[in-house]
Amino acid sequence: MKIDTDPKKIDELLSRGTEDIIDKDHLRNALLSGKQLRIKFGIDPTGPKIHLGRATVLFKLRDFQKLGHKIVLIIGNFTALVGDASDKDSRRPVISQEKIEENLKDYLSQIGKILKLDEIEMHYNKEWFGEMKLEEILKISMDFTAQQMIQRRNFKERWEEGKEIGLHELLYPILQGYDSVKIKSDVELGGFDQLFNLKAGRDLQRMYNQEPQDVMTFKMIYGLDGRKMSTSWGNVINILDEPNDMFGKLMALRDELIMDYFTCCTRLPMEEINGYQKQLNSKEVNPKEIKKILAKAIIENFHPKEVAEGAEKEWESQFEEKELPEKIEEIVITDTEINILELLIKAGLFKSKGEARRVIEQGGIKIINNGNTEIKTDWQESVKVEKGMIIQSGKRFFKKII
RNA sequence: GGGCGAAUACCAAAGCAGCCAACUGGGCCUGACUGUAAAUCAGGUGGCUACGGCCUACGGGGGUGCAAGUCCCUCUUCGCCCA
Repeated sequence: MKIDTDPKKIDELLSRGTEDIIDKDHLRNALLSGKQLRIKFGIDPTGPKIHLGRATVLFKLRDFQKLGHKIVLIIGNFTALVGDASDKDSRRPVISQEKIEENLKDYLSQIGKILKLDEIEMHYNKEWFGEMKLEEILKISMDFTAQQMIQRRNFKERWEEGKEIGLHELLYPILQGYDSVKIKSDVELGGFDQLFNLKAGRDLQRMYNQEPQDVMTFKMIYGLDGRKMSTSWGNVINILDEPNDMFGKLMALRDELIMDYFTCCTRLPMEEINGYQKQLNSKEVNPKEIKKILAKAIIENFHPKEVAEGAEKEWESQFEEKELPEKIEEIVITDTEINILELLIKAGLFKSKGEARRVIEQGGIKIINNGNTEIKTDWQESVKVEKGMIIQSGKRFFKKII
């Protein structure tokens, strides 16, 4: 494959959404040289769902791939036994091999949305760690000191708080670094919290008389509400989310984050993005319009253009023109007349009558029938059930009776 | 191995015998205002109910007492300290 050495593209590759690059000049020259570089990316097959925050690295990998470089994926089926502490403040449970396989399959189907899988080289690091001799392990550990490891923020905090740190956990950065030696990587990418591990790779490569890899880390993007993106917070956009859902979530994004998302999660030209920034600053444009462009651009990472446009139309009709959503979940109710609380429960909108009752009292329940909308306020009332009737709870939940 | 302390709803965290379905904050839900943004404001946040109440809940089990998150015993888990 031919290597693209267009300096403009290379400079963008180096600057867009990146946090730290070591050693930047070296990497730039390497990219310009026309040599195919080996780009290492390690995954720890633990969490199956990839969200946009994790995807920023993948977009960058795609950039490398587009220039013709080789992505080398390391599946940490051995290191998973250790558990990286970079993003944790406590020990991680050990996962079974079967679970790892399962997660991996899931993982690949997701990154396949962004990367060309057939051009990727893959390794399991058990290939080399599985048969490594203790002697070798000692040898690679020698260049590191306990102090160095303890210096790491997460270890340090745990140390100071008196929380336990497994001895094996200290080995993690070294193991990750050794992967770089085995696959002779030229560049390794990782999250902003990975810097230490990535640098360990450089040290080890030197030890094995290899040229140290360059290292690239990324800006963290925040979740929809401005907090750290985390599945347990529910503020994530998963790359497998339905386009309509994704569009809606992106429209609810905090304004301050628009630019970060443009930069890190789309590949619209930077000139275009800077134009949006100006428009936002000038206050002449409703930020909503800019967000629509953003939402479409992000969806196009994963779906054809028409799908993204469809999602936009759907959103506009539902939320700007207050039309009903195109797809409403349908339910069957056999009663002809039924107490409203029972109806709401049968429709699956609420788990308990008390909850349903509260929302009714607060004016959150609407019944739409033949174009007439009625807000229900009396929870003792009975309703005549008619086909085609739509029940709306709050702003977002709809059910249609058939 | 020895000593000490903690465990409360989705999370954090009050309560230390009756006024406790349990303060407060976050989250979440509803409404107002909006750009389904943020911020703000108001309300809500165990279940059932004939709307009078009833039932289930404060790590598990047992006890004292008219009455127990609240006291006692025991078990489990977690944390701290000493060896």
